[in-house]
Amino acid sequence: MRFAPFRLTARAMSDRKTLHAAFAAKVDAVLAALEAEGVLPAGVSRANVTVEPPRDASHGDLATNAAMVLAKQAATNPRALAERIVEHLGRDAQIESAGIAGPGFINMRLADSAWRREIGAIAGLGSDYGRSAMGAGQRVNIEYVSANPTGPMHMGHCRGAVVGDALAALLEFAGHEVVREYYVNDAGGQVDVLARSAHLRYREALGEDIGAIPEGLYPGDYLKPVGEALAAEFGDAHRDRPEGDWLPLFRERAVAEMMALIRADLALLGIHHDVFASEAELQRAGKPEAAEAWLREHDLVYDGLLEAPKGKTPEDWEPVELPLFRSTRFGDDQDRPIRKSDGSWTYFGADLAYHMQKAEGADALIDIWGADHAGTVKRIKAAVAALSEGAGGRTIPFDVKLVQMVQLLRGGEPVKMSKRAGTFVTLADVVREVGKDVVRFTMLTRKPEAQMDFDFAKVVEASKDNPVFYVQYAHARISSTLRKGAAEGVAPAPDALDRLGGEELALVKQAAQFPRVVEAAAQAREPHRIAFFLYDLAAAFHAYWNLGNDDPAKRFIVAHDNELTAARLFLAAQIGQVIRNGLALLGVEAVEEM
RNA sequence: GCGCCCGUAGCUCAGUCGGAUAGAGCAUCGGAUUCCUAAUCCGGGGGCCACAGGUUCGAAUCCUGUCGGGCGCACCA
Repeated sequence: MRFAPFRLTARAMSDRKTLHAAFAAKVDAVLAALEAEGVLPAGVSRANVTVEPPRDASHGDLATNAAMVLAKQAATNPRALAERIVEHLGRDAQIESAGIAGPGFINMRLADSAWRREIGAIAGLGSDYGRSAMGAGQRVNIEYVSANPTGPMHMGHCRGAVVGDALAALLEFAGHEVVREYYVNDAGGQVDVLARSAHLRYREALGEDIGAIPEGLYPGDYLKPVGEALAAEFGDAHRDRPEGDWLPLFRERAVAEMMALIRADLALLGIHHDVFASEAELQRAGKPEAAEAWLREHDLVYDGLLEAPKGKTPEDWEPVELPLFRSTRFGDDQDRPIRKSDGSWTYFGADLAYHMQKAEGADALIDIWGADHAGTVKRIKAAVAALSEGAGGRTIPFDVKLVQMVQLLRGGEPVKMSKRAGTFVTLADVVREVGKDVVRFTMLTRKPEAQMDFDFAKVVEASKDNPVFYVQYAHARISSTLRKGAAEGVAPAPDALDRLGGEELALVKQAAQFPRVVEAAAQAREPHRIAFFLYDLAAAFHAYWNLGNDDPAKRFIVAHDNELTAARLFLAAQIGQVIRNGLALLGVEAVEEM
């Protein structure tokens, strides 16, 4: 069952009461009362009733569509039903006013005391403010990055890495048990090429003049240290031996070195996986065979002729008989081979087994892939659907998030990259140039399925067009204000929160959205919503701050009024707390000063 | 040819399960600094939500088609 935050479900009611959930509960209680009075028919479905902030803040703090949704079932018109609901809501001391608007919306304005209480709630929960129990008991496996272990990370991998990592943190914060996983493709032809490239560098390290790197081998300098390490360890023992003698060994060593490189690159971004799953190990353990046997048993794999790709048949097309997975049964365009004609596993065959393995230890799976793999989504979804079907009806929710390409620009001009010449832009270069926080935040300021430009000239601009500085600046200002307050001998204190008025409470209203933004973002699996929330919160903070420019009485630190200063500093501290909590989900540092 | 993603202000993008007068930043024009950081704020102008149908109390949002951009389409990974 998918969980919809702030719908009036039993689930939402049982959650810890955030301010919004508490008021959703009040509305539900009113509807229950009306049902008892006979105004609403017994057992009416309230599933479509929402309680949420209206888009236009001038309408109030919360709005519900209850009257519009339920009018038909109550055999009345929306406005008449709304009047009955408003009548009940008006009796609640926490609701200052409730009114009917438009086609039957009910707008509520909450009492100031409710918002003041929320400031205390933030303080009480601290770094747990916004944490949700929504995913309690749910084990989610999220696989991201999974770059081939044939070289350092380049910018093409970056977006998926950041999105995956932020999503993992988000789901964890929303109560899920999260496993961060990296699938190491150390069994295909590419790692053989890597091993040969390493062998060449090994001969070079032994003093041989290897000349230009031949076509088909990896030319990058990053393999030189690998060759040197191999030379240091083995001397010339493997120099003149036939390939078959050294290939497995060199492959293993080179892959290990590449993974060390990749882990170091990921660490630069603050990314750490829990599990590195090796395709080679998976195969040694016989997992693909087991998957194949199971699938054959259920008539989901058969030996058949591989069809030509849809719409275009290559000149040299020859039909071959291969073990095929019936992915068409689950919506794919054609059945897909799990073994090659030499009997070895296709990428898909091994990947299928890998997903089976992941599904054993998780209630839900998420893959983050680059958009260039879009063509293979259907088959892997088909595979997981098949496993679900066979797993005794336990369906395994499975999302493949496609992350679109990032175009690198410098001052509006595309950055030229050539893999063959080895001139791709590495992730490490970019992080070194613009910093981790800029890379991470920028990658999260667009929904992942939209294409994106990354312009070096723009993202390092500390002033304009750059949300990360904007948000960090808000936090830095808060920190500096608290420092200044301390220097003047005033500590933040909640004793006189009743002296905070509408302008301060507007800030609280913004911050109080955080718990529901977390749940909505987690449910939609869209970490970018956190970034946009932080931007809005920072904007509200900066706006409030600038009131003090015109009117010194509106500054956080008010001369000769320690009571008010303490209350405002307390507010500032809690806004800072919410910003920190949000930035933590994005993996961006909340700086104390800039 | 087929599949997937995208199309919202001059530019880059948000837009909650279908909800009220579609929002922000940049750019542009006009303002604010003896002040806790102006790396900020306030205001003006700027929209056939690609186009055409459909679904309904209501559509940027859902459905169908068209156009435009991107990605992919063999036993590669």
